[in-house]
This record gives sequence, C-alpha cells and structure tokens, in this order.
Amino acid sequence: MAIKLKQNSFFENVYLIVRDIPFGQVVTYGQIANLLGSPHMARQVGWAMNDCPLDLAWYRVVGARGRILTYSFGYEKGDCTQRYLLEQEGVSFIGKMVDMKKHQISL
DNA sequence: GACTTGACTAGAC
DNA sequence: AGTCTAGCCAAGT
Repeated sequence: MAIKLKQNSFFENVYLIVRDIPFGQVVTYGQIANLLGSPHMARQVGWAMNDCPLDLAWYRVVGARGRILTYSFGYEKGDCTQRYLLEQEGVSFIGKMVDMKKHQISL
C-alpha cells in the first residue's frame, strides 16, 4: 500500500494507514509502526487508536498475532464488536485470534 | 524538561 | 496455550 506520509503527528499518519486497509483485510500495530518508519512505535499506534475517529476502520487493526486487544483497553462491547465487524467482512477467526495467514496484509 | 501513560511486542517460564 | 517481564517511544502534565 502506497501511503503519503504527511508532516503531521504520528496519529495522523496512523489514521492515513488505517484508512487504507482494504476490505476484509487486517493489519497489526507493528506493521503500521513499520510503515511509519520504526517497528517500535506499535504502542503509539495503539494509543492513537484510542482517539480513533469513528470513520476509521479501527476494527481492522489487531495485535501482533491477530489477537484482539480492545478488551485490555476496557472496551465494553470490545472484542465482541470487533470480531463481529471483522466476520461481517469475511475475516475468519482461529479461537480468539484472526486468521492472519489469510487476512493479514503483506507489505 | 523530567515523569507518567499506554488498544504493543518479543521472549522467557 | 496462557501469563509475566522488560524494552520502546510520542504525547500530555
């Protein structure tokens, strides 16, 4: 995915990337961080998602192994909502985790 | 400018 | 397969 990184804060760049996630695909925080230039900023990515706009496909962003992390954040509907939305897009799950083999975006 | 806060991650147990 | 730990870095106070 070709993304134009602006001079904005990391948050803005994160949002740009998340917006570019295609239908039925998922991406890890680490991948986003990598696209931003450093593989160690996964945390900041997650933090950015904390303030994610509603138009963002935040549910397409999952943990390193496709694990749902929203529950840690105390999301009330949390993992249930995210999993439901992903399943609506045809994303298959293995236990509590997304089937990364099929749905993770290759860089 | 130092200190705290995370929707993270990889590795160890 | 689940839990714990240390390392990492931008933003907010």
